[in-house]
Amino acid sequence: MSDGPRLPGVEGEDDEDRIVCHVDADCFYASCERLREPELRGEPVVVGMGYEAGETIGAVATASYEAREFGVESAQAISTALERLPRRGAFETGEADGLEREETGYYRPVDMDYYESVASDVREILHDCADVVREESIDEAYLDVTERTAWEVAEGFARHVKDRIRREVGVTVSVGVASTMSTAKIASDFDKPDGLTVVDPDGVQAFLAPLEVDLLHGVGPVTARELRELGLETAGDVAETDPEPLVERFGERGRELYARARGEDDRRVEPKGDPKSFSRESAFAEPVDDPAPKYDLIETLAAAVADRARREGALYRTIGVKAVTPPYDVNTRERSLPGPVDDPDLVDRIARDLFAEFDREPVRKLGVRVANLEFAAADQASLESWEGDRADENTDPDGGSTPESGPEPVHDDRSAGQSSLADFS
DNA sequence: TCTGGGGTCCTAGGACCC
DNA sequence: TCTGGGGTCCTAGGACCC
Repeated sequence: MSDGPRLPGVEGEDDEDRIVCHVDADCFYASCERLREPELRGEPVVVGMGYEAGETIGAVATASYEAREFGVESAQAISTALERLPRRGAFETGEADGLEREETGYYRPVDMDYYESVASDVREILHDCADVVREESIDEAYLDVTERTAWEVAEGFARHVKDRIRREVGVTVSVGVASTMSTAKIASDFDKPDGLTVVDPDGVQAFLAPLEVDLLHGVGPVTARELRELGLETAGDVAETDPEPLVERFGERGRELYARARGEDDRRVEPKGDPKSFSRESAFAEPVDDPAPKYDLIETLAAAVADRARREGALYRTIGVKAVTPPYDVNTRERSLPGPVDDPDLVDRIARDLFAEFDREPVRKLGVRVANLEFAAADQASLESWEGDRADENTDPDGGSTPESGPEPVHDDRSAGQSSLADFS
């Protein structure tokens, strides 16, 4: 089987030997709420964003498994969730008669600061259990545990990680263990919640083959439908098909899809790098025509984004806006500057300017974004990022000559200072 | 599914350069 | 000047993920 050209010496060939854990917290936000409000245990819990208590605009961020029984799902409109699972409060005040207690649930607003604090406790344990940790999101991480365990005892190792998190933090996680990131990810999902699935290297094909295509990472509703139209229902179908039509239809993603379906994945677990963009967005309760409130919102969002970038020590070279118009058309506009800046007023001015073409259209949602980020090395905040991790990423025996090819010395001329604003008002 | 917020990556066309 | 080829950057949109 001669698939794509293999780059000489870039990636190690000993991938079979990796042992990767994917750790995924179960309905994390809901678990956090239960941590500080134990009465919620065993009850349906819905955590939602973007709504004030009593209002119904917004969406479900996380639903506990009990709430899912009622058809509440994440990303669902709060109004839909409330239809399927009324508030417990409505039962207690007798507002909704004929309602059984068991048919109601608890609703809580998102409290990221709190979830972040719980997540950092989990992270501490993960770093204690692995040499390399990639924190994929607030509730999800990959661990390279090759040096910490062996296939024969991998299950016990993973159980130990789970137990520690449960005992020391009080939330449950699901863990998948496999020789690649992509299979480990699928494995952690296989037996949720509180799951543990080990796919040893010999069992990869057999494990993946029966899974429906949309369980593959990177396959959403659109791709799944197209794959089905091609007669490909399961990962096994994809694994056995001729990859060329996939590549023609889906480009690079097609090639990746084919590889993933076969359990092939070259990626090593590496810590995540710096972010690529920051954005803030906000929806109106209903489409707005009047320009004034839109510009007010742009101003608020621009200030928030600029503030975030400054706090993170990032300069940005691109400023963009997003305007969602009915029915649900997403329009984006962006402008790049000659050089990186940290300039809140400029974010505001450019955002307004880019938005102007939509200011008389009905708008349901607005966003402001900065991208092309550069993290100034001189900043005190960035020191710590060089201490952690990265301890030895070249286990490559013949790599030897450049042991510490650290960051580019950031002395590219144009990154040195703020560019003049004269050229783009 | 009548739709929240914060991200990532890929694609495709056009501008521009050599 | 009817017109090659390669590379990079910019912009807009789309799909996807949590």
